[in-house]
Amino acid sequence: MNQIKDKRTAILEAALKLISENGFHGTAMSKVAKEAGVSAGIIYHYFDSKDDLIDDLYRTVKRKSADTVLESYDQSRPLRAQIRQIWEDIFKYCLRHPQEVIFMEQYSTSPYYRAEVEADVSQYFTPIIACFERARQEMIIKDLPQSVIATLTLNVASSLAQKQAAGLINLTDELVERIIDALWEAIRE
Amino acid sequence: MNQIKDKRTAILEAALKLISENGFHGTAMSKVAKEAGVSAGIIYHYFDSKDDLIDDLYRTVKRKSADTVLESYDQSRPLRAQIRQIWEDIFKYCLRHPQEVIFMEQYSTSPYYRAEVEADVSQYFTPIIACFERARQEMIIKDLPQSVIATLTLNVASSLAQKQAAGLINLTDELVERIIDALWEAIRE
DNA sequence: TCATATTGTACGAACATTCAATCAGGATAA
DNA sequence: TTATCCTGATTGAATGTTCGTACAATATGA
Repeated sequence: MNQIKDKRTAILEAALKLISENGFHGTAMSKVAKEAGVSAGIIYHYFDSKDDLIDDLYRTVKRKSADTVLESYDQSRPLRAQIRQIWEDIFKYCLRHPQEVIFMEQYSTSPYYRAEVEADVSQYFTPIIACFERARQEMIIKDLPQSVIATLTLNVASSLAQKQAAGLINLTDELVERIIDALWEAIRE
Repeated sequence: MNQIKDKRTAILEAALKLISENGFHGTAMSKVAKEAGVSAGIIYHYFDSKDDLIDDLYRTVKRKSADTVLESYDQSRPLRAQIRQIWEDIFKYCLRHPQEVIFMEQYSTSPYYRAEVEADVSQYFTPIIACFERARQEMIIKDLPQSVIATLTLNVASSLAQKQAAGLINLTDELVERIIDALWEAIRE
């Protein structure tokens, strides 16, 4: 039972590493097996197909990122502090997990993308969306569509994290703070 | 001579359409040929390889997008108006050319990405970068790194355009104006 | 002894690329 | 004008490789 978990996890981790480095096309199942230290055939014991493996990986990565951000989410604080905390955690997560960021970005612009899967995983972020919705209702932030708010949070953070990973920028804690200040100015009412 | 241009262009256009719809992996050279109405072999008369074709397509698309934005760029206007005009044009371009946006996004997170190519094409946008740099020096906008400013312009616009193309949002002219207002609040000093 | 886990090989499909053969049409010579 | 030649354009089948997946065989452990 523990073996199952370990080997399955090893396969997912190997896939994440290789896909983030070489893309979907550049990542053969045989290479995933080699990286994970298992035989080629065993992958099909745990996953139906390459599509299924990638679906699972996407759900897993999204789940983990949501859990990390929600871990320090404290609904009792003032809304403005909640939003800033969410942003900080998203930035922190993206900067610490470049492989995940690159993979998620690749997934969402690839043929592996399935709206059904996206609909599922977006539910992980329900509390965050609810937080912004509350702020909107209380007229603390501008009356902009959720997707615009999401772009200014998730997409900006992941774009910057990718640039950091590529060495195009050096995102210090202080700079991240200033970016969050700027984003707050953007959405505050 | 004219034939050469036409067939080459047809191949590039076919590649753009198919790659934006099916990704790099899902786009076989034979399919590009079929879509372009030419034989499979002729592609190698105009391009060295699939890599070379994709490089060329990326440069072409970037060039076109830069030209479109720079067309209505008027250096004599006040800096704030210049920046708003640039944003408007970028949004307009992204919303009108979803295939190009999706392709560019895919390219930059794919194994086809080459820093050397990116360095080349980024020069097309020199006047735009200079505009923001001037605004920064005159302390009209915040003292943030170029890459952060770029993220808040190009990346936000292209992310939103992708969501629009996917039907997740309806970006009316009025909404785009409000987003630009918000972005301006983010970067203004 | 039986179910599950694991291996490594093998198969068929898809793919990028090559190439010998053909075509088109302009230049040249008679 | 007509015939000949030549060069680049174009074709489509062939090639060699890679890949996803299936599977028969073996190991493991309860």
